[in-house]
Amino acid sequence: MYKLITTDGKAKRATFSTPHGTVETPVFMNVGTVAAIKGAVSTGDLKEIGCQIQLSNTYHLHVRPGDALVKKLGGLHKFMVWDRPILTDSGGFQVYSLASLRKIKEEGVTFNSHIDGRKIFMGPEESMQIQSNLASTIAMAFDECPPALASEQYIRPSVERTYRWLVRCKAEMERLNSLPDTINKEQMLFGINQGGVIESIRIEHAQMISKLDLPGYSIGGLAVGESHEDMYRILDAVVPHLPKEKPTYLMGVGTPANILEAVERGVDFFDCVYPSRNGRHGHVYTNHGKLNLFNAKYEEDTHVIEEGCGCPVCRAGYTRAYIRHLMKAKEMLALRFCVLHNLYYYNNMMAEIRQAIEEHRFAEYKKMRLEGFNEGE
RNA sequence: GUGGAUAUGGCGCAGUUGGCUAGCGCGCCAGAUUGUGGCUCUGGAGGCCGAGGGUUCGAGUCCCUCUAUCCACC
Repeated sequence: MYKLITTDGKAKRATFSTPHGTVETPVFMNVGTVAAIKGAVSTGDLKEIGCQIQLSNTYHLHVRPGDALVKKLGGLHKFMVWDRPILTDSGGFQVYSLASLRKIKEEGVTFNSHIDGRKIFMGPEESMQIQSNLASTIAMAFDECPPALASEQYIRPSVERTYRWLVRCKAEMERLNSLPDTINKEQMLFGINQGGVIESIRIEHAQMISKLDLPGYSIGGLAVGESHEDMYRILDAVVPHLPKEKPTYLMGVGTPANILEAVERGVDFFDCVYPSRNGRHGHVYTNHGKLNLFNAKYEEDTHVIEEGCGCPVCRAGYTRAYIRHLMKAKEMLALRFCVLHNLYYYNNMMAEIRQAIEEHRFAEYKKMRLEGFNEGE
């Protein structure tokens, strides 16, 4: 259940309670696509750095190790030793990201597995069945995420189909939740708004899906190549048309600046590969911009990534020079350090955002943060 | 000491019967990355082609001398 604590402008401070515990929002969900946070980060590490909820992926887990196996082993929570909420993405994004390997029809999508090339069919029912087997806390609707540059002629029928798929997802989930051998009989379904960067389609679709009375709604199809201006314009347009008494989740976003802008527009949930992927590439976040630890200028830099940072890496005193060396030497430890720091950075920023909203000084906080990012180092 | 082979950016190599600003991989220096393939992509810097002489309109490519390294045999 979503419970609003307070607002500051359009920014919302709330809690979202689930069978796996309560999430304080706005929140960043750490991305663990294959039931693993890439970079040798354990679920124990996640707790240490303040992660409240994490995300895994339907398509990827279906391909390997297989959702039937995960179910047999007691579900995702037991499998990866994580007792807090898990949100599973539906596989809809893979309709977009694995575009070269798939074919879309009304019934669903046929993929060629990126692992071994074998043919996989996934439609709304299959996606719900897989997510039910995984027994995640929140299941995402199976949607199509059209490319940013798609034309209105492409987007309109795509969005209409995504709506029909959502209706099918809801019916299938209700059926699955009532089966005796379902692990998580309280699994929740979040709907996904689409419509590219066309405001009228976005709003119309938001109004339609809102009527389905789902426990949460997300905004998909952004941060797929459009400009930041387009992203913020669509958020301005569509967030007011999603239920205020439900959480709003902006999928796949984004940079710290993106998140601040979206929180200001009323978004509660975020996820993004940036902190982990950038960490793996030696890019680390600070309050004064992003650092690329591969850069030669850090060769003799004996500072920690950021003075005063509470992450395990900075607290232990590992220097930029040392982490740069580990990066250059392709040591796993380097990835781990950078990913841990970045995940802490994101989760910590969300905690600061929540506090700022509670104290009704979010605008001031956001301004301070954005100015810091622009300073660089 | 004798015979053979090789010398091209930091390293490993391509360079066609001599032909226009000498390429490639790795490394190096930067940049991209938004519901994740630790991948990938995009730029950039860096070479008097071992040294000296010769043939030629023109030599990294051919000839001579020297030097260095490697391999065989003494």
